[in-house]
Parts: sequence; structure tokens; C-alpha cells
Amino acid sequence: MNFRGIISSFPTSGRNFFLDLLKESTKIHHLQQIHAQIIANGYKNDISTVTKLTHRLCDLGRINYARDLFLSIRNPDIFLFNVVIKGYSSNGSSFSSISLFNHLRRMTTLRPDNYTYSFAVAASSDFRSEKVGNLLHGQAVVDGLESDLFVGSSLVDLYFKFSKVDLAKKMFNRMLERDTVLWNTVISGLVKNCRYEESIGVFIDMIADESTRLDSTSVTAVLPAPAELQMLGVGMSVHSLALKLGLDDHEYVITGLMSTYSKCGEIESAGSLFGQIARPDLISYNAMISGYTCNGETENSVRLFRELLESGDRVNSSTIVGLIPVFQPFGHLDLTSSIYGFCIKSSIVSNPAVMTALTTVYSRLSEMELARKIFDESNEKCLESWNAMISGYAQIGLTKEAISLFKVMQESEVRPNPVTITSVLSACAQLGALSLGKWVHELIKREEFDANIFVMTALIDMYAKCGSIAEARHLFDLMPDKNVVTWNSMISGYGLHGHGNEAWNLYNQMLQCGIFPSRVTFLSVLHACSHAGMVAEGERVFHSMIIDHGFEPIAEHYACMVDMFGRSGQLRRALDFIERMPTEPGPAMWGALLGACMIHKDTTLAHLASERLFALDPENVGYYVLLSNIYSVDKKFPLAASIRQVVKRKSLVKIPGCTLIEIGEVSHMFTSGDRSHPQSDKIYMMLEKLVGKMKEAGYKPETTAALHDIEDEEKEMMFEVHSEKLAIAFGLIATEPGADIRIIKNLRVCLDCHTATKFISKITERLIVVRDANRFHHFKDGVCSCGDYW
DNA sequence: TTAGGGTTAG
Repeated sequence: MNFRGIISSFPTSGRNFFLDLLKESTKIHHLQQIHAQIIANGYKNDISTVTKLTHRLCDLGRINYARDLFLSIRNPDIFLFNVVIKGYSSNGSSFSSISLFNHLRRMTTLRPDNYTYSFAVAASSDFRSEKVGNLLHGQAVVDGLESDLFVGSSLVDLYFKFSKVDLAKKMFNRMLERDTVLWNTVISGLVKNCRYEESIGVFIDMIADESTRLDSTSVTAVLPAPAELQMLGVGMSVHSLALKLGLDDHEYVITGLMSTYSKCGEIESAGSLFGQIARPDLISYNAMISGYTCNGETENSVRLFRELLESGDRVNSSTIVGLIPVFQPFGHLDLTSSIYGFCIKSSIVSNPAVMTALTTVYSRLSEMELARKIFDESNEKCLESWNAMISGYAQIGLTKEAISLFKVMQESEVRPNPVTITSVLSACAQLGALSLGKWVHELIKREEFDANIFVMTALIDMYAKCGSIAEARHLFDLMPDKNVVTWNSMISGYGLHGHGNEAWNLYNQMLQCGIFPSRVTFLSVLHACSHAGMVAEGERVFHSMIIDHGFEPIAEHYACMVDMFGRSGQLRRALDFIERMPTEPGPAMWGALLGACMIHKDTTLAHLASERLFALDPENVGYYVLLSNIYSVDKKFPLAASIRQVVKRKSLVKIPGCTLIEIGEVSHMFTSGDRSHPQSDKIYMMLEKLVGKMKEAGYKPETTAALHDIEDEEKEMMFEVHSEKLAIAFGLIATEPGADIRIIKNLRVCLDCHTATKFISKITERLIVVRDANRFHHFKDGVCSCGDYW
């Protein structure tokens, strides 16, 4: 027998033999051996065999091996292209996937088919921007494949992934043919976008549609909806439907039902379902652990956690997060710490996912030092950990830490996502860091985050809070989709700047657009009315909130009303309002009244308000200072001094006043009487010169005057200069004549500084924008936008 | 002239 004969009779030489072998092989070394046999038997250019091998390599994550194989084929056909396009995207290289798709279109004569489009569209949904996906949609239309079931389904999925719910629904409605997968895609897409009611609606439509059959995916896709809505009845109906369809032994279905029952408080039903699973996997364990935790059965969660560890399975971040009752108000810190200890002991703490989870949990508990410790110790810092740290810092007002950590992150290889950016913007807004905020804005454009509603809302908020209300409005008008938070940010921005009319108009425009206002909306409108003296409008909106929109007012709303009456000088009405409130007045209401007494110099009422305040909130130093200042105004110095004694005796913490000014990219911080600035001499000389001119113009320093903020030590007071004056003087030195000066103060501006700034704005012909703890003051031509009313 | 490639999910 000759050599050819040996080959042809050799059992491994048939194509089908290789294909069968490839189907069954699950290990990479099998594939390598088969590949060697394929070459040895002369099948290395047999395209179907190579395609199958490439496919298996992709499945096992060997994308580079697969790519080399692909490149070795002289004339790959559309099948092989499809396998590699899919392989890239399922191995996390969506960019390569799209590049290959483009290569296919431009450099070959092959025509992409429905497979090609569905893979490419799926790859494009991994991108941050929907642009590629939109292009692909256009190309699919041109190639007449848009309404193909597979292409259409992947397009529907694409739009859901980019939260274009309306587009997705439109696409779905246009589809002539609908199969189980398409329905499932819509149900899960609605769930992903928190459209729970709608997803239940579509699920019911699907049941009614007799041409399609429900499968386990349909059931698992819809279950989060009744779980989130806590609609036990719906959950139970889905359960009985699953029983009827014989899907109740499907592990995903059982896990979904478990979550639904435990979120509806039916923890026993969840537990018995868990018992039905022969060998629960990690996700089932996690669902049950967090179910127990949510229902307060901590012992059971810990028991399951141990069981999971003993079974030798890996633990992931969901396990740890599910174990810790993050959102419960009490007892969580101790438990977290003991779980941390447990993680150390069982040496799973080095697991990056666990590290991340612990960082996240501590950060959510505002235990930033502990969070930071774990964060610093972890070797692999993933995006989620960075976000947990940065947002944690930003949320509790540690803005500098948030920003400096963000800068460290920029230096590392981890790229920020919209969550990061939103947190950083919140820090900028709190800090008034306009130049950093502008830099982040550039980054948003570069990274194409400018379609993200959270990012854009945070950006609007940042501009408004950093004084650029016009820029905020510009961005607001450019946004195609706005949610209630976006509108609220803009309305409260106007309120901060004292632009009551704009806030009022925007609120009405919002209603016309059919946006449902929230409690925060009313708070923002009331604030705006209060700061602009629009009492009639404020009262109208307060009543409309209750009657037309069905909101029960909360403490903040009442405080706003008291503030509004008080500011406008209707102190008795404010008191009357407090006394007639249906709930017990808290510190916020009395505090608002005390503040109004300050402005209108009503000592009697101030006394009443402060008595209530001291009873309710004895540790708050602000009220003592306010009262002491009122006595000073009334020239009741002994009383004022005695109040200050109380502060000293209680050794309540004083917040030192400080003012920030940004020149270029650098921010300069001044405290009261500060001489630490390198240009200190020049600053004081400038101030002296200014005071001279101001006095000529009629300025009288308010030496006996009340300070809204914390007073300095009595004797020093005469010589000390408040930080805002220093910052303004420095601003005058460091900027071009005529340039705007923007400063930020951490406390409320005091009366003397307010008067002085009015004079300075007139003398120097500058616009001076001051952001204090409460609002913005725009000083121009000797007048302040607050109407001396703050 | 066959083979080789699907989108959705806890």
C-alpha cells in the first residue's frame, strides 16, 4: 500500500471526523493536538474545518491563536469572518471586532450577512458611545437586513443598552416577525432600564401572543420587575406559570424566583426554593445570602456564606456585598468589620473582588479611613474601587480628597467612566473648583460622555454652583433628554443666584413638558422664591405641591416657608406658620426663624427661637453665634458675651471662616487675618488703599455689627480682616483690570464684608461674584443681586 | 455543494 492509501484509510483523515472531535473537545491542548492532526492530514486549508477550529479557540478564550489561524487562510469566506468578528467581541476586544467588520466591507468583495450584522451590532454595544451602533444600523438598512430577526433583535438590544428606550420600542414595533428571543430582549431591556411596569406589560403581551412560546429566559428576564416593585402577587403568578410550562426546574428560574420572594419579604418561600437546587452555583448562593441579609436573617446569611466557602467555591464581590446590610441604619459597621476580619483569616481578602466590595461597603458607610486602608492595600484597583473611594469622599464633603484621588487615578491606567465623572463634578461643585470643572468638561467631550444624562446633569449643577449660571443654562438647553433631576439642578441653580423669576418660569416650563415634579423640585422652587422675595409665588407653589401633586410636605419644605416669610419681614407670620404646622417643628424651622430675626433685628423673637433651638440641638454652635450676634446688634453686650462663654464652656467646635479664589489653574485659600500668602504685603497695601477710597465714598465699617459666621476671639477682632476681603484684594492684584472676580466662602458672608464688597465693586468697576454657604451674590456697581437679603 | 457562524437571561 502506498502512502496516499495509508492516509485515506487512516481513521483521522475525514473532515467529519475532525468536526466531531472539535465539537467534543473542551481543553486547549485537545485543540492543539487536533490542529496538528489537521495539518498532518492536509486539511489546513479546508475552510469548514478551520472555521470550526477557530470557533472553538474563540470559545476557550484563545483569540490570538484564532486570529493567526484566520490570517493563515488565503480567501476567508463570510462564515470565517463572522466567527472571528464574534470571537473578538466575546473576548472583550470589541474594537478589533468592529475594525475587522470595516475591513470586511472596504477591503473584500464579501457581503456582510445577517450573522455579520448581529455580531457587529452586539460588539458596538460595548462601546461608550452609540455612534458606531447607529452607523451599523444605517448600513444594515442599506443592505436590507434591518428587519431580519437576528439583526433586529441585536439592534433592539443595542438601543436598550444605550438607554434609548423609545428607539428600542419603536424598532420592536416595526419588526414584522417576532420570536421568543426578540420578546425576551425587550423584556430584559425594559428591566435594565428600570421600566418594571412596562416589562411586566410586555411579558403579558408575550403570553397573549400565541405564535411564540415562553422559555426559561423569558421568565428570568421578567422576574426582577416584580422583585423591584415588591409585587408579590405578580411574582407568584410568574411562579405558577413557570410550573405550568415545566420551567420550574431550571436553575436560573429558581434563582430569579428566590430573589423575587426575598425582596417581597417572603424569605421562607425563597429558602425552600434554594433547597430545591441540587448543587447551587455562586449566583444562587449570592442571591440567597443577600435575601437573608435584606430580611434581617443575618445568622442564616453567615451560615450560607460558610457553607459556600467550605464547598470550595470562589467568592465574589456580590457575595460579600450581599452579606453586609449596607443600607440598614444600625449595626452594620460591626458586622462589616467582623466580615473583614473573616476575610483576612480565610485569606480571601487578597481577592480583588472582595477588596473592592469591602472598599465599597466601608465607603458607603462613610468610613473613609477604613475604606482607604483596604483600597491602598489592594494590588488590583479596579474602576469600581476607584469610584467607590471618589464618590465616598465627594458624598461626605471631603472634596479635596476626592479630587486628589481622581488625579492619582488619571495617572494610573484605569480610565474613568460616567460614575467617576459624576462624583468628581459633585466635588468640584461643592468646592467651587471651576477650572477643574472646566477641565473635566473637556474630558467629557473627549471621552464622549456628553450623551450621559447623569454626567450632563452633574455638569450643569457644577457650572451653576461655581457661578457660571449662563453656561449651565446653555448646556441645559442643549440636552435632548432631561429628567426631573436635570430640571431640579437648573431650578436650584437659579435659586442660588437669586434669579427667582427664571426659576419660576423654568418650573412652569417643566410642568408643560409633562415632567412630574419631585419633592426636590418643590424645595428648589421654594428656595428660589424665598431668596428672591417672591412670597406670593412661594405660597402658591407650596399649596399646589400638596393639592395638585399630592406631596406631603417634609421638614425642609416647612423650613423653606418659614425662611420665606421671615426674610420678607413677616416674622409673626413665620411664627404663626411654625405653630400651625401639623408636625412638631424641628431645628430647621426654628433656625430659619432665628436667621430671619438676625436680618430684621428682632431680639424678642430671636430669644424665643433660640430657646427652642438649644433644647432641640444643644451641640450646634451656629445657633449660639447667631444669638450672640443678635445681642451685639442690639448693643446688649453682656448678654452677647455670656452666650460666647457658653460656647467656650461647651468647647463646641468652631468652624474657621475661609475664602477661596482661583487664579488660572491655581486656587488660593485665605483665612481671617491671614498673612501666609507670599504676596501678603501687597494684599494688605491694596486693602488699605481700597478702604481709604471706600471711606471717601461713604463706607462705614460695621464694627459693632453682627457677624453671621463664627466670631474670632474678641480682642483680635478689631485687627483681623475677614478672609473674603483678603481674597478680593488678591483678586484685584492678580487679574487684569475689568476682569470678573469670583470667590467662594465656606460660611455665610458677614454684613460688613457684604457692604464693603458693594463699595469695592463700584470703585474698581468689577463684577465680584461671591458664593457663600447659602447662595451667590453678584456685586456690580455698588449693588448686590441678593438685594441685601441673605 | 455538504460542512463551518446566531441575538436574549439569575
